[in-house]
Amino acid sequence: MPDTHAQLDHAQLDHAQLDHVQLDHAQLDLEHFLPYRLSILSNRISQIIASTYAGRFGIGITEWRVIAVLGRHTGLSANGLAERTAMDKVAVSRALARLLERGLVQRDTHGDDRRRSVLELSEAGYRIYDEVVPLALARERVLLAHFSDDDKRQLDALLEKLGKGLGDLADAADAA
Amino acid sequence: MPDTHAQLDHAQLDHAQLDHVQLDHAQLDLEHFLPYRLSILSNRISQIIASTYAGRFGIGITEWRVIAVLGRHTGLSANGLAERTAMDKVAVSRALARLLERGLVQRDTHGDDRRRSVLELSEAGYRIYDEVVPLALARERVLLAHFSDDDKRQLDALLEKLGKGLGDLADAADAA
DNA sequence: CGAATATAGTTTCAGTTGAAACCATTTGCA
DNA sequence: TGCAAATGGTTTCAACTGAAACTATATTCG
Repeated sequence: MPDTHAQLDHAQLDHAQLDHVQLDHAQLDLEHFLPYRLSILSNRISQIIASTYAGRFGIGITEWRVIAVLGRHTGLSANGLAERTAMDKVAVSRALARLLERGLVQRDTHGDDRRRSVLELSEAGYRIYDEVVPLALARERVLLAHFSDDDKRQLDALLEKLGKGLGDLADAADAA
Repeated sequence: MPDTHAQLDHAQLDHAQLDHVQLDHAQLDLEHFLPYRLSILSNRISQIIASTYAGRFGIGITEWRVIAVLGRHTGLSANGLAERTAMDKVAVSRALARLLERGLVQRDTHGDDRRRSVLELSEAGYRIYDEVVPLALARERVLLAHFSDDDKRQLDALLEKLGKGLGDLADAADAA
């Protein structure tokens, strides 16, 4: 099987001032290393999307995630939020503190279990949600503007597959 | 054209306890929102890859990136590193400080321009590089274990295309 | 030439983050 | 019942981060 690494993206060697290869050492080109590529791409995208609501609405990525999830799944607990936002509970707790202070989220205590909170967007929270969602979707549409339906299906499938690989990876890492 | 958003990944609705849809509000499912999916995926992968060298070698992601690039392109300046690692110059400066202190990197001053540094891995630096690179590549291989050559080509092409879309996105964001 | 501007890189400061400790409540079970 | 362990959530502390200020050198151009 050909080297997986070498397969990915030889395209952007264009600008490389030909560095002499160090034959006596291991070899890895960061620009062709999938985890690195993904990281750069994803961070840049998040960055730009975040700028959509950061300035105008004064909310950061974590707050936005909480709002987005609460707009869709109302009545969740902080823990439920943590699961659905892929944030840890500390981050959720802090995002909630900010949102509560600004009156964008309403918190009640669960009747049967008084440790648990029951969270809901306030009127003001929904107003932001209803404004940000179309903007976010519009940005996603721009990002995918040149994607055919087939491209989108492929992308979906490949990301799904990467998710699977991630599971294997986690196992491999645990083992080591 | 069908909604781009709805197209991506309906697969993981499996576990959803059917929340009642809020018909009077905007709608976005974070789990199907590409920027979010990418971010989660990428962060988890980075996390795991980082654990490969964090514990064993006591280096973080930023240091690793610097080592990786210096192992390949020797004699770069700090600025050159910043470009090739997609880190800002502050982050590079700090990573270098740690690496210099640990004797993993050697720094000289450029003859013609004494502001500029000329950076190189030390012997010890190369030893780490030579140990980490195969590990990192092995992890990448696990991640892509179930990918056919065709899958890999597709992934490469799609990431490339996303990069293009990112350009559009940046323009759109600037305009707004 | 020499003052203004630009560039390479570091430091400072304030805000953010995650891990671990912590408090309150609930659950499991002897 | 009542005590140990588990769970939901917050706080603390130390490390990390980015923006802006800063130092030192180099370049531009009147």
